[in-house]
Amino acid sequence: MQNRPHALPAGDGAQSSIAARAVGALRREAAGYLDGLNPEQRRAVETTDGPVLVLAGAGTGKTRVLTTRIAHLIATGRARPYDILAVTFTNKAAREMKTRIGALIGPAGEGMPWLGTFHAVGTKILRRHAELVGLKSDFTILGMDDQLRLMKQVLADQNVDEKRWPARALGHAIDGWKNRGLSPEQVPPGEGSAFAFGKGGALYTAYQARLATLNAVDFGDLLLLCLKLWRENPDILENYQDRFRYMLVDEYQDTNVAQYLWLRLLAQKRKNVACVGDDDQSIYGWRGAEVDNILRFEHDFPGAAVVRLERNYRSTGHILAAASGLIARNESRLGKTLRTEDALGEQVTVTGAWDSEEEARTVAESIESFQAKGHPLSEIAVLVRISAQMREIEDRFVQLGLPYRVIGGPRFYERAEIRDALAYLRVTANGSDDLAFERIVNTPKRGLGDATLQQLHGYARAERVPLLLAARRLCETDELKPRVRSTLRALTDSFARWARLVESQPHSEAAQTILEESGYTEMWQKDRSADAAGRLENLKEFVRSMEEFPDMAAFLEHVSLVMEASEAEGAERVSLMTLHAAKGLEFDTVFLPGWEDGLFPNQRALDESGRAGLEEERRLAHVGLTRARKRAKLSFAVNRRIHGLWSSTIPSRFIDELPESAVDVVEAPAHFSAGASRFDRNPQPFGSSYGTPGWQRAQANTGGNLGGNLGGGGGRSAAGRGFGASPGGRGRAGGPREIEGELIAKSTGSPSAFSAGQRVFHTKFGPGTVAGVDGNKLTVDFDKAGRKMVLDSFIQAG
DNA sequence: ATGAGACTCCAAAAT
DNA sequence: GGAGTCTCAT
Repeated sequence: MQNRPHALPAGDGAQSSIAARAVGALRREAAGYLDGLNPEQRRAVETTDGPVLVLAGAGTGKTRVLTTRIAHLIATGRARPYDILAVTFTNKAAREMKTRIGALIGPAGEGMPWLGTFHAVGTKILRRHAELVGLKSDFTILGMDDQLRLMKQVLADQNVDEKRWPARALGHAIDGWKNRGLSPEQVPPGEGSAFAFGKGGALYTAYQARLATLNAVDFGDLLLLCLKLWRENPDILENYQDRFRYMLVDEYQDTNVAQYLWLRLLAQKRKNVACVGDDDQSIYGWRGAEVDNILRFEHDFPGAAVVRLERNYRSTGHILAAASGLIARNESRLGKTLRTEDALGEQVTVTGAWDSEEEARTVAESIESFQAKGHPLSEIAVLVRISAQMREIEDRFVQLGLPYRVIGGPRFYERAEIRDALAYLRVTANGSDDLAFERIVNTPKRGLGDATLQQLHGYARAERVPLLLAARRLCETDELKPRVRSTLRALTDSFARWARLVESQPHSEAAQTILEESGYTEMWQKDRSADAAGRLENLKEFVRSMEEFPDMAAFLEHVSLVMEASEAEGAERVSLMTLHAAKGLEFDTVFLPGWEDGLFPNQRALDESGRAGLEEERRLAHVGLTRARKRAKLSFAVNRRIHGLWSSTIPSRFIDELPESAVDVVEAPAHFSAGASRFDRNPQPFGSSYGTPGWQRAQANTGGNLGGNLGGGGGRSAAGRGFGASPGGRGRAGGPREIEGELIAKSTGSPSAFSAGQRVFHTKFGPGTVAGVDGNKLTVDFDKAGRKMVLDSFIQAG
């Protein structure tokens, strides 16, 4: 079975000597890129045939191995670019691989048609064989929002109380099944009936039926339908098995069962599959990822070569020691020991704060002092466990005028204005896209409300036609009120006109026209709310980005799979993101706030998955620490707002799991005015939380006593700061934060373009009036947010 | 049909 | 603290 035709062109006797020499030269030159690899990396690259598992610890050159391996396969003539299947999880990773391969072997690496995310590759395959799985090749890929709306409809159809069984939960269940590669018939009966009094399975079936009538798929289907296609059509499967002579998988520890099955089907025949991953960085279990996939690799692919990459090129000794010591507590792991030849560097610092506001302040201020010492902001990141932690930190950044960017926030295509714009284009391109139609019939408001929509639905269902067509036909009858009829007719006529427009005009111009004629752009222009300006910007960017695609169809395809915010790169900004979003990134200095039990490790992870959950949280901590090249700064607060209420917290158990020698317990810098405002909202005395062995050591180091000074306040005593003080014991002091902001924030001295009394607009706080000017720092009375101190660069004239 | 204001339940992570 | 929903008045 293992015949490998023409592995090396140079060995082909029929070739002329000139060609042979040229190939030889190519190989000699190409082989140069092997030089910089360490022995393990080299083995990972050169073990080309048969199954290979590369266990690549954090910072050990994983991407380098992957790209070099591809270059190697091509340069040695084992494969041509289109013979190689390389799958990643994110578009970013795919893009990076493409560029790096290009850099290695030049234009030869271009056009690797099968390098992409699982979903992109799946889509490509499905488009070719759509009929075989009951679709038309122009099927639409639904985003989360469409999916949710579909679920709601299904729930309503089946008379399920949406209060008790929310659409989200159904979505979760169905996603879960799809992640495990289960079609509706394959769902274990017990599980299927767990949802909505036994209706779970039926709902899944109904949902799939709805998708089918809409000629649509969701993300899960992109993989699931490939499985179906291959299982039912062995000839097609074999075709792909032959086509993909070599396969590479990035982040193998994140594959779910469906992806595993997908890969196994493809790899079955040739078994040239190289999986690269790190079991210690598996942090997507909740999304269906199976660490087992990587733990079981050698079992699944007997005779697999296993290569461990343990030499870390990123972090200093102390950071690596901290991360290694922590992860060593996990039981389910293959086991690697990262080592570095770097200096020990700075110890990992641990700092306690009285509450989350103080923690945020400390983080922001120490970033500011790093900046003052000449550290570029782009080399500083703040990594949080949950996105709800971001708000307080952002507030602080805004007040200090520290430029920051949030990474992995709401994706560009998930924003309302982009989804609306897309919906217009989707209906224009495909009049049977009911979900898109529904989304925008009454956006902007046209007076086509629920009642009208019900009517449309009724007709559409009875006549089995799409909503747009139903609308058109209903306008011919007198079933509609005159007013409704004329608006509806105007809308359907517009869509007909726009469809012609797309044919006759460059698609981005057509899109621009559609957004204007529909009144959509105008809707935001009229909107006086804080974020309208930003939304118009996004729309502009949206239209602009279309130019990069040959036609509307190509654009819509791209957009349904990827579409990320295109932010100006390289700007001098602090990065703020969740730990999950941080995977794959690195920074000189990394702040890790919120190391408190319950938050991190997250209580829900513990409740739902027990020890496995704890281990995943620990891996997350390990990921966080290993993002840092030179400095890692942990912190925790003993009081934190959760759901708007203050509660006491205790330091994360992970803190005590760090090796003592790698850690330095640091006091938070002293403050003048800590802001009395926080005490009056603190209903819980400290005594309500349990003591932790974890904290005692750190506390001893700060010279505090049990339950007493938690080291956050520097100069102030615990008692003086209201430890155990009764709620509301102190009056609310008006605006100490602003005073503080003034003390801390530096003015550049350059004169501001704004003057007192002027109306201005802030992207976060909305409209306001300038109360005072100090260089480039303004004091502004915001209409909604009150008086704040902000940098004028965040402000526009209003 | 629409908008304002009250009310509920919530936030874990994302292709 | 905030998004989404609900209710009521216009």
